[in-house]
This record gives sequence, structure tokens and C-alpha cells, in this order.
Amino acid sequence: MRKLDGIRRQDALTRERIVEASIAILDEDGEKALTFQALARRLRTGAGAIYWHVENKRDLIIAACDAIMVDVIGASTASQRPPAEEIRALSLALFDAMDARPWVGSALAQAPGAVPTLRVLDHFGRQIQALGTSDEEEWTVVAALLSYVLGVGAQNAANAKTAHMRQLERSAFLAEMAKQWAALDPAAFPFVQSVAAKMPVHDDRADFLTGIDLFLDGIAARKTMHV
Amino acid sequence: MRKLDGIRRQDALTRERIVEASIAILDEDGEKALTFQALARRLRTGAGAIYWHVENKRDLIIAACDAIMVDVIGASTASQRPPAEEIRALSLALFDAMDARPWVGSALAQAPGAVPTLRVLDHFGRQIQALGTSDEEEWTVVAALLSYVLGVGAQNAANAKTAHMRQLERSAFLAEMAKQWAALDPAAFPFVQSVAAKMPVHDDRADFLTGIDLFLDGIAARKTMHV
DNA sequence: ACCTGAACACCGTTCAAGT
DNA sequence: ACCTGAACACCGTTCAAGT
Repeated sequence: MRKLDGIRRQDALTRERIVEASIAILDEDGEKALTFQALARRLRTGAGAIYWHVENKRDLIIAACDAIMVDVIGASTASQRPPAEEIRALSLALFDAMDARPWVGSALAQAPGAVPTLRVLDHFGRQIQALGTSDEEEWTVVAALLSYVLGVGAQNAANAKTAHMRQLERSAFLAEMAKQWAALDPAAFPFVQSVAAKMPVHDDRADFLTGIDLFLDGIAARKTMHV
Repeated sequence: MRKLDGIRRQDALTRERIVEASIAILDEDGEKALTFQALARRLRTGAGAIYWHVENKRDLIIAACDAIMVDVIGASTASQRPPAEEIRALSLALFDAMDARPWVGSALAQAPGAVPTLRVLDHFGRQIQALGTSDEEEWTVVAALLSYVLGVGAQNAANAKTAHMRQLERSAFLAEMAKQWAALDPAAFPFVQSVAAKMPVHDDRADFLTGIDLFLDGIAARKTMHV
């Protein structure tokens, strides 16, 4: 047999293949299911082999998350829109991505300074700049927007996790939560009780977008105040 | 020796003592340090004993978090303030609590429907109602506000965790992050690069409050629009 | 250079056995 | 009723040994 330097066996382990398999596991069975054992099994290799291509589990999850962010932000950057509209569009795209894959929300929230989060930060930042925000407020406004988006994503992720743990569908989970809220002491939780009924029928996505609009309205209001 | 029915040994295990010890561990050595072994050692008991008083680790962390929330919200409720001011005051109190104890932020973010989160939700909700928000928007506005506050808390917690892992002080951590940001490809991350210099000197607390004000401005702007 | 898989140092949780 | 502590079923990570 002659030597085939530089030619790999067809199923050679690469960082991309590992990330791909990780995403598949995360999508199919959730965050808890991603273990080095499960990953090694799927890739038909030993658990230790993965460490040759990936630093550790944190690195792995960030890489998986980044692959998703590249897609989401890439798709959003393609079209030319006025900045406020682009902020809305990217926010919704992020919401949808985090809704479809709850693990993305918790990954983003757990690695604030990492590249996937920076992609989001940068894209929002450019739009806020285009909106004509003053230099001093720029950072603050972008940080607030990012916190809100990641906050919603983290909440969604935590909800999905709990629902998954109790093997409940989303609607059944919300219904159960509403029931618990309605059973609370009305003296201690008057507001929660009064909105418990609305809970199972509300539209997360619409609520999220209203939150974004609240921000944009706030920014606009500030500008007219300062002029 | 006569029987002492109903009289406990002085150091009897109780849920309160367990929660107290948990808070001490979390404050002193961070989230990772709270294990049932460490807790049992501190309480001079067996790890299994704790399960008589506490359902599981999630339950334990929520209980610890709730003890903090009762304090923070209790202190805030005491004083009578106009609603917008009260929202600012509670937000800042929450920020300070989550800043002093990063584990509170991650606990709140990880248990969305649990009692500690509901306390915050309810208090914000009452203020938003007092602000005269319409019934339809009420829930949406409160949910957005809560998401923002918890989002900031979760980010803070993640930052503290990373800093703690690398054994860095807050300022050293921010400086290192700024350096990493400055080293990014300017073509891919123009905004991040342009704000990298501001990063180490910015005031988290002030930024957070500006975010709250942005919300309040947005709510106010909405009201005048609808009238 | 890359892979194998056993070993290590942990976890949360359970449970038979004690008081 | 409450506590003990060993045992169980996992984790992420390391590393000597292979190719």
C-alpha cells in the first residue's frame, strides 16, 4: 500500500464534523443529552479523541452556537433595510432561532464576551449607529438591547428545559403554569393572579417584538428630548 | 433520661439552616462550590440528610434565591413612591443584589416560573398598573421589563463566573476582554472594535439604569401616541 | 499527528440501616 | 420522624498507549 500523505480517511474527525454532530444532538435531545460519550458514540470514536479538536465543553457549545449565529446574522445582513427595521428583523430572526433551538439561548447567555454574542452585539451596534445615536449613548443603548434579547432567549431556554424535563408540550406547560399562578395567595401576588388567565393564550413572539418597539420608541423619544 | 418530645437538639437540621448555609457557600465561593458534600460538611451531617428537608438541588437554589428576593423586595415595598420611581428603585436594588451575589442572577434566569421570579414580576406589575397602562399592554410591558432585568443579571452572573474561573478581578477581567475585542478583525466587527476602548471604563450600574429609563420613556411615548 | 479507551476525580441522588 | 454514609449512575477531562 502506498502512502497517501495529506489524504484523510473519509470519516476523519474534524472540528466541523464534531460541531455538526453536537448541533444534531442538541436539536434532537436537548442540552442535557450533549455529553462526550454520546458525541463519541455518534461519531464512532473515543471520547478522548474529541479533545484533540476541541478545547473543552464550553468551547464546543460556543462553536455550535456560533454556527447558528453566522447563519442567522448572515441572512439578516444580506437585505438592505432602514436601521430600525433591520433591528426588528434581526431581533425576530434571533427570537425564532432561539425558540427553535432553546440551547442557543442559554449558550449565548452563558458566554457574554464570546464571538457568537459579539456577532449580535456588532450587528445591533451598527444599526444603532445608523440610527444617529450620540456617541455617549451608543454603547449603553446597544448593551440594553442585547441584554433584553438575550434575557428573553435565556427565559425561553429555561422554560423549554423545564417543559422537556416534565415531558410536557409547550401549551400543556403554559397551562400548568397558569394554574399554579392562579392558586397563589392573591394578597401576596395580586398582579400575577390577575394576569394568570392571559398566560396560556399570549403570543411570546408578538410580546417580544413589542419589547423591541418599546426600546426603539424610547430611543426616538430621547432624541427629540435632547434636540 | 426523660423524653423530650417536640424538643429538638439544638443543632437540628431545618430547611432554614440548610438555606442559610447554602447562601453562605454561594456567597463565599460561588455557584460551583455549592455541592451536597460541601453543604453536609458545613452542617456536620450526611449528604443524604439534606434530602429530608429539600427536594433537590434546584429546589435548594430557588429557596436560597427566594430568601434574597424577600429581603430586596420587602425593603423596596416599605417606602411609598410614584410608580416610575419605584420601578427605578426596585430595578437598582435588584441590580445591586445580583451584582453582589452573581448566583442570584443565574438562579432567577434559570427558574422563570418559580416564586422568586414571581415576586419580581408581581412588584413590577403593580407599578406598571399604577402607571395607567392599558389592560392589553400590561402583561407585555411587564414581561419585557422583567426580561431585561433578568437578562442583565444573567450576563453579570456569567461574567462573574468567567472572571472567578480565571481568578481575575473584575477590572482585570474587563481589561482583558477589551484587549480581545480590540484584536478582532475590524472588517467583521467594526462596532465592537470602536467601543472596545470604552469597555473597561463604563459604569454597568448607570448603563443598566439608562436601559430602564429607555423602557419607561418608551411606555410614556406609547401612551401619548395612543391618546 | 491523530486516535483509543480505561482511569480519575468528581457530581446529584437513593436507600438500607440506624436512632 | 429524622439522620447516616455507603453505593449508584452518571459527568468532563486526562493520559499512557497505540497507529
